[in-house]
Amino acid sequence: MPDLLSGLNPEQLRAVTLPRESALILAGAGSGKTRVLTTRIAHLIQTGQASPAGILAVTFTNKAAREMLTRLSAMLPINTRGMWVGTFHGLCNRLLRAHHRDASLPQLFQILDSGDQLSLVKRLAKAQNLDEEKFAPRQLQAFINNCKEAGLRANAVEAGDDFTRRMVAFYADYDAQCNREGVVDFAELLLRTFELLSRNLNLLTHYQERFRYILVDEFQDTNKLQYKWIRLMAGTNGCVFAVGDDDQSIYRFRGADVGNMNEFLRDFGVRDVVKLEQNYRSQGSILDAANAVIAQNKARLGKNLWTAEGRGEPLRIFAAANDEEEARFVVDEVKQLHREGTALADMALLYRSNAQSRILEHALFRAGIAYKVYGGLRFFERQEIKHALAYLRVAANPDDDTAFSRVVNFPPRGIGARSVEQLQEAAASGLGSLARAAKAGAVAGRGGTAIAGFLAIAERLRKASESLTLPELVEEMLSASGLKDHYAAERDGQDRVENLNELVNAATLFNEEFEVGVEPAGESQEDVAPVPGTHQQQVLAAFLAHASLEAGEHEAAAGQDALQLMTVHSAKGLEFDAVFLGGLEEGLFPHDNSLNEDGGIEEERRLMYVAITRARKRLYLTYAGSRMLHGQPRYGIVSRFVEEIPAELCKWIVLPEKQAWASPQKSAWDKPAWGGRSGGGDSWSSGGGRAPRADANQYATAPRASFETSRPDEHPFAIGANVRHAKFGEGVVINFEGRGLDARVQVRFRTEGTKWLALQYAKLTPA
DNA sequence: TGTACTTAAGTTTTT
DNA sequence: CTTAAGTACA
Repeated sequence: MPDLLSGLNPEQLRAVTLPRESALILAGAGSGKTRVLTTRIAHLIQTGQASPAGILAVTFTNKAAREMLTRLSAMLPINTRGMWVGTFHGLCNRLLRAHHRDASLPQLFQILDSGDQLSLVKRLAKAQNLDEEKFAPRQLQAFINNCKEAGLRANAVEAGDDFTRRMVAFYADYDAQCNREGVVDFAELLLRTFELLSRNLNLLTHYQERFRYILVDEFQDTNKLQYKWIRLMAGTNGCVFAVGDDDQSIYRFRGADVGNMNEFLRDFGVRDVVKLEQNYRSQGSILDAANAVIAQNKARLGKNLWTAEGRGEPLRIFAAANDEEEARFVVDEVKQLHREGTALADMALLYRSNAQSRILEHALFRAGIAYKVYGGLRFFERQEIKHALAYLRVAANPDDDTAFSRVVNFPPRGIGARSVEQLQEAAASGLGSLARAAKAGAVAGRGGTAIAGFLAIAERLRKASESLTLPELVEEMLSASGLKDHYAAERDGQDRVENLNELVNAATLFNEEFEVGVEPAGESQEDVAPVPGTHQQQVLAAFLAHASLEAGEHEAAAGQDALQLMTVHSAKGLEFDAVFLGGLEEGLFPHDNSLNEDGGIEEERRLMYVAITRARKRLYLTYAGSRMLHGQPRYGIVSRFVEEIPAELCKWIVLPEKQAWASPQKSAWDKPAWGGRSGGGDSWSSGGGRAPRADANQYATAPRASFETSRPDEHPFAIGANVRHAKFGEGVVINFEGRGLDARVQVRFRTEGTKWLALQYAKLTPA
């Protein structure tokens, strides 16, 4: 039997072999967190302290769950199939399916993803004639989710004013509607499970006795409800092994509460806090940079990463004139590294927001570099796929109004807004769902005939769902619904048709795995009461749940060596030899929207910390003087996070053709990069006539001090700088010309319009 | 009702 | 720049 414990450092060993009591593991980035977690599980099983069935392990992403299972089966000769390892949402789904009756849910309940939820909210708001100005659907959606994540039903929410009262009332209506339709949103999965267990003592005791060991990954990302959920599951006798890193808490926007770490220490009487501070991933300079940045945060539990490795290379910093140049630079460096032997898959391009990927993709495509984008438009979120899934959902559950209204007239079959309105009225006045209203003949005339046509399709699919295998059903749906024909006839519909075919493949794959029992959604043996619905219908329900919960972490084409593109958020937990972090501009990273929230900057800084610590050997930080946003150039200054990195860790990169004018006297930024703004043309960004660049390794480098004076952001009133004028108030610099005493800046004031001001006379102060 | 056109608005991050 | 929503017409 392999020795699980060999090779662990003393802290890791201590964590893995802790006695049966609750513990908190503060695991820094790259400190072997996943290894500790999986080894702990393996150790518990190997020493007979726990059986595989007695372990509950919770992660935040499906990827992390899979990773854990893979590593476990490599460590132990056990079948991991029956183990409860998954995301909060996945595990809750499993519990609710198994006990749907106790949870007052139909066995084939559907899961709404964020988009589905939003359209339901919109539909309801419209039906109630809510003023969209005052009650924006997104705001209502956020309100509902926040309430649920705090564990509050509508009747438990305290409303101090009329506005809130109205939202609470809407929340109640929303929940009622979900119940009528038999659908469940993400937050509901958790809340419903929590209520199920807290109301059903038998069930609770059953699971508490079963799961004697609970392990939680990324504990800093748990929200209030998830924490309550863990506490409930653990009971008084449970043993919770929580692993987390407060410095990597980056999901506050969706309710994550780092405070849970302190509550955990208190509530569980934790005596053992183990700090894992030795980093096995990054070389010295990278780690020093990360430490320096995160040290600026005040609210920390305190932890300092160190490495036994050498310093390695300095961080490379590149200031591009614009986003295109930034992309070109990145592509050239990637090429060079690739030539030198780094696999594409060992390199990553990270960015703050998904919108930044487009221009990178464009440059990569032109350069013929294989790349893979994670996140962004996910497979299961594409329009055509959502339509297809909606047909399947109608087949699984005719009362699913969201699905019904999505496809009742798609492809167009002559059912207009008026008819749908009539259906909604009929449904609201007692008939229940849209489908029931339709069957009852709520719409007469032409619309009624068309609706009958749709009902026929729905009924045909429902019948088919009883007997056909999943892929067969999908095929049948694609033709019966007319979706395939519709997109095939569309001008640019080829991609969509291909995606629909891809859906058949996905169904085939899912079906095979389900039959083998890999997919944990269909719980086995003791936990499942005999349920209605044929086997095929259960496969369908599992597939639909899968589509919602796993929005398509599409695996890269197998074996393909491809450059990795993703947001910093989705990079958490991953590591690469070389990392390019782009868009390091104020307003983008840290993002503007974070500035107003309290604690926002610290959260952004943690995000920066996560980004830096993804790199093993080489880290590039780039930013652009101007960037296209909403079709308009937007001028940026370097992110404060770059400034927080000690200069001696950095090497500034200057393109060869720029050396001539990158001197302290004459600024590279005096080039009319934004001159086109007032003139109307944009000759610069087209980049025509630019000489081919030398190889990446021939870049000249400038010591930071001398280069700094030539950066626009060193100018006190550089493009993009926020300024205050005694008379005109606050504004932003959008252009400037001249130098020294002659310098004039153009400022767009918040209230006074745009003005040219001579620096010598105008009383401008940085704001 | 459906299509074609114009206009407005939007993008932080995700289970 | 892209998408959603709004308007005019067949």
